[in-house]
Amino acid sequence: MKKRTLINDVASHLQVSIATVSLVLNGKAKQSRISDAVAQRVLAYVEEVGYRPNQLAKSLRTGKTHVIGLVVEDISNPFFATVAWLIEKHAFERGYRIIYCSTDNDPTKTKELIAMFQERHVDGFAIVPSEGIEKEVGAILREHTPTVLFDRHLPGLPTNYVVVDGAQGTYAATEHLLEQGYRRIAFVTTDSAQTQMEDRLRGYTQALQEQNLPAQVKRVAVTKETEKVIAAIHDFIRDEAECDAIIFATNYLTIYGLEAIAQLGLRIPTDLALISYDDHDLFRLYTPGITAIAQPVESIAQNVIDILLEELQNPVDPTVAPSQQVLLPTKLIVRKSSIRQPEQPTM
Amino acid sequence: MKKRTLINDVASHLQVSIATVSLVLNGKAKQSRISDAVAQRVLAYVEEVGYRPNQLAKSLRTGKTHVIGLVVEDISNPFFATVAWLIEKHAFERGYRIIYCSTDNDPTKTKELIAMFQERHVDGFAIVPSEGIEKEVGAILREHTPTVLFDRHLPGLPTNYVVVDGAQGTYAATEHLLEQGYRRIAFVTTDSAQTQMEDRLRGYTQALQEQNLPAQVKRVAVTKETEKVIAAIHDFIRDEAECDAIIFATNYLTIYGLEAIAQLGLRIPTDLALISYDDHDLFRLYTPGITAIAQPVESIAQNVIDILLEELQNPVDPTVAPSQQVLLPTKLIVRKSSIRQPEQPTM
DNA sequence: ATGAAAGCGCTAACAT
DNA sequence: ATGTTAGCGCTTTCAT
Repeated sequence: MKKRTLINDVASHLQVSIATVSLVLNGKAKQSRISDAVAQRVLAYVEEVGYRPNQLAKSLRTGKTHVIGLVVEDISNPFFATVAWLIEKHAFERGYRIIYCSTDNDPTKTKELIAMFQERHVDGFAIVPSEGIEKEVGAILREHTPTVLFDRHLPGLPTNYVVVDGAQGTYAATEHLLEQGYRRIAFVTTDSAQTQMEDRLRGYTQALQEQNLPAQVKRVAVTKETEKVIAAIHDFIRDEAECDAIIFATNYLTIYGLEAIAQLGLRIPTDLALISYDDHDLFRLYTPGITAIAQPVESIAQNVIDILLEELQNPVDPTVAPSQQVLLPTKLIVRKSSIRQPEQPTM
Repeated sequence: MKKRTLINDVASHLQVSIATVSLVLNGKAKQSRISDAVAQRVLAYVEEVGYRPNQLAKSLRTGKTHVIGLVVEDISNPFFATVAWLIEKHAFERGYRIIYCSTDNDPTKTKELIAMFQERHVDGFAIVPSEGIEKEVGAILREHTPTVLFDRHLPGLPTNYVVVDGAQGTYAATEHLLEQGYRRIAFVTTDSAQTQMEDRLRGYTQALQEQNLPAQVKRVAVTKETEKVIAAIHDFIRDEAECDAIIFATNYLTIYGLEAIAQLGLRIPTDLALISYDDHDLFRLYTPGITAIAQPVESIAQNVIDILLEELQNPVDPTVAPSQQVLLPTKLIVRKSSIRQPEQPTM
């Protein structure tokens, strides 16, 4: 009933050896000088009965699974969802499968996931590293498993990585606000020291410094409790911030910020201008539209998979080969939330 | 360098046979009457060197992978993302891993994914079935692979499934609108004949019928081209609909609808009241808040995994065992979009 | 109580 | 040109 066809069945039916079947199936017929006639018969019969080699056995034998482990921060965040989907698409076209998991930025969970992927014998890794996992990533590298970090990287480690020039992004956004006449620009970010967050902060402070304007930075602790994050932003805007514009360092901070601003009854951009680092469907849809620093998702995915597959297909001595590091530009998408309105009477 | 510890290394170091090590590791020490002393030494040494059995070899030998294939429509839709995450969490706690993929409602892709999961020898399936895959699902069942469908089901097949009572949901939503005084209520749904969509439509028509009010149903073709869907809804509202309220049959239809309504410059709920089947973060955040028929995601996930693990752990003769079918209630979350406003002068 | 050995299904070096 | 066969690392029966 559950009898799957085995390579043995194919071979014995065709009166050839299993080696012949295996070689034909793996495209090594020519180099093993198997006659075209036999090769054709094998292919035809395999097609006919729908024989599929057992991947488990194949992997055990070859040591290759053709699976890439994709470790992202949060697969339900549209940014990661999109990049993951694109990576999956490109990988699929080139014969690789993806298995993915979310770390929720939790180092312990990240370590478990990496261990789990190693147990599953993934051929390579694409990782959005949470903080404090240098040791685990280092261990992967030492095993020579091809690996690419993206979105952020681990400064101490000589790894491949693909990141976005966040500093340039926030610099441009700050300049845009300055051009619009905003002078008191605040920056709301997370309490994490991840490289990409520091980059984003740096672009902002630099742009202000060049104009001798003061920076106002709020670091919000990101927890699972949405309400607390919203409250923190709410209180910052109400009590601390003396500002006419805010740049949020991630799309979800912006979303929380929108909620806080709605609670405070402030109008965008009349009372407060807004720019989000990282775009989101919602920002297009929101009234007014929210200006965003968009990341090149397609390009990120393409670079990650290219580097990974190159290493997978041409294993080089990693003690010699330099790692590849890619820095991609952002694009400012200007919507109404950052455009200064003509003076309106306060009602 | 890449030398992983093998069961052989453990056995020879301890001067026992690999069988002993294997038995101890699989908790069969007692029943094989292995002395506690030996068992302890094995455990201690395994811990010390961090030996992890090769899952590939183990799976090849046992025929079990402890992996469940999760096939959803679109993992970036918050509904599916949440359910997938919950299923993953519960499965993990019980020793199972999840691999997931999105079908985009494409039957061809769905078939490929199912085939791929079978190649990976998943122990069980949780599937959100797209239309026209009765044959494939039938084949899975015939192989006795434990399977649960959810969100919708395939009417012809005697499978386990976990679905939501959409008819009750839209019925309650329609009643709510009627109570608010809306009389011309339209229903925007997709062009698909999937069971859950038909259920949702049924609740709406029934509620109207009971009041002898006419139904206005618009079936929109869902394509990847967002703009077209928005345009279709836009044109419906502008040209066809003679309505003062709309129920959208999915959360993404609502989002497209919001965009169309914004383009038309209509005010919610003054010009048009709105209810969405399936909730979304955005609906909480939007001004005004969008009333939604919320699905019990936690309960869906719990039921799916419970049924699946039960079958996985107590294999029963499927020709005898009846399949399990679960129907869960929805909950109407009333926000401003469906609350009638006091009469306002048209400016 | 413990060990030897037969596979799980496949690949690929080596024979013929 | 094609067949034989030794593993990949593990589980489990059977013999001791």
